Amino acid sequence: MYLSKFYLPLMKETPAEAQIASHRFMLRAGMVRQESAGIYSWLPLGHRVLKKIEQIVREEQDRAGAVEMLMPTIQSADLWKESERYDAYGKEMLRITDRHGREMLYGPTNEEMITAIFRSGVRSYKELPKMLYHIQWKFRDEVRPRFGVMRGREFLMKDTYSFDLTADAARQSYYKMFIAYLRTFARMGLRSIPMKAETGPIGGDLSHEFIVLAETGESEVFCHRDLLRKTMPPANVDFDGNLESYVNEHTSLYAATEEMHDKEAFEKIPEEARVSARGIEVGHIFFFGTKYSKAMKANVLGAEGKEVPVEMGSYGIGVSRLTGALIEAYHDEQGCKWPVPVAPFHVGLLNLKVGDEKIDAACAGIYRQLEAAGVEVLYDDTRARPGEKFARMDLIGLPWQITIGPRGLGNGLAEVKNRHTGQKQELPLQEAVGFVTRQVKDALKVV
RNA sequence: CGGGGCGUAGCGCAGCCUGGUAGCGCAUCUGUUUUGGGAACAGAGGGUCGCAAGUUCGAAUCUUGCCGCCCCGACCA
Repeated sequence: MYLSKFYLPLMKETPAEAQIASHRFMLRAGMVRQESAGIYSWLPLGHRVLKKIEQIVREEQDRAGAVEMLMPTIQSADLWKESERYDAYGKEMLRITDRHGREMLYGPTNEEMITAIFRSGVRSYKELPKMLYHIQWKFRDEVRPRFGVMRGREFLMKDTYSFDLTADAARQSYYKMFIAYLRTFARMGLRSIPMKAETGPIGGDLSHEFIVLAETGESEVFCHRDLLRKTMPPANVDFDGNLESYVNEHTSLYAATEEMHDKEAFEKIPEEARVSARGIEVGHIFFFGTKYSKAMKANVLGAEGKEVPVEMGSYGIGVSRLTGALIEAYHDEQGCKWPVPVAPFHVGLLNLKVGDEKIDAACAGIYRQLEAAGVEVLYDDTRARPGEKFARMDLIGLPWQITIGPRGLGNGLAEVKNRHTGQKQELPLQEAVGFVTRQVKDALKVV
């Protein structure tokens, strides 16, 4: 992509309302634009990140055996009356009346709808288990939206719903998602820690929040240091095999959010291993049994010929929130520092003297080669001054920068900068292309 | 939903107390000189001062109502 053709409205100054790094940089780097409280337009740069995150989430859901579908944003109130949540939900639900006076709502979640979909299509236990997911915009009319996309009113969520015959079988579905989540966040460069969460009316141990540590996190969290060093389940996990060991690996040490914190248990950890920090919740998985299937009569015929309500679980990932969480985890004073798998572009190519025949030609050549190799390049072909080009590349935070200017090109050299480490090196043009291509490909490898 | 604050050019702000021609920095446009870390000089454009009503000869400024946004708290993915 040529920067001259892209739409990238940058801000030199920080808008007054942006309090935390991710909010500040998303506005300054032209990723989003606020339309009203907690509602954002996703400008091209932000949109690219959102799509990258979404795609990683999708791939790991598919790997775990979940099946993608799409439910509408607008729902009929009737469904919610069936589950008796219509009155219970309160003002967070945005209620709408259509031209015929029918009560509608902008979905804050989809348990009711998926339950209705499931019950209309499944009659027998032989069709179980099933896992369905969708990635869709939701709306919760938060009293106080804040922190940019980290806590908006409109937000993009991935929601998976599992259907099993027994609570035991549901445990396997839960484990599948548990592992998919560890992998999903790890692929984005995030170290997520599953923490025990409140289980609601069902009880049991099947409820975890996936937390990413960050100074600006919303909640206080406590965990054992070693959880930060656990290895991830590999891509070839047999999701239909025994998953317990993977789950145990990540749940045997102490980890809890403020609400579930057990001071005594925490203090049994050796002092130097205690981590007390702030965290961002990026995922939440839980088993809720027959809560909706009973209320909405989502039954299947069991082996004995008797109707039983299905056992359900739901598993969410805050896709739009992750964009913010990633910046909270990866930034410095100058701007964002995207991990390659979620970067809006892999490489920024800086032409320091547009109009100079040799430099233009060198840049065009590098651009073509990188693109041909499947590396995504944002080519700064504008006539801006070098200082400005450096500053804005740092702000938008592409992981690699290749700079071509009169100084280096005279000796046939390009400057390659790693945005994460700040390290710069001068390489002959061809080597620079090869080096960066290898680095990018390496970082994109799924293990 | 309780408490506090703010709406003046695209962004950041001053002016309001004490009513009288709407300002500054950045950004934008033109020209010249610059050219490896957000350039310099000269010039130019851009504002129903959130909306409405009121007080007044006269309102960005005073009064009332409304709307929007932000911060702290409670709540939440």
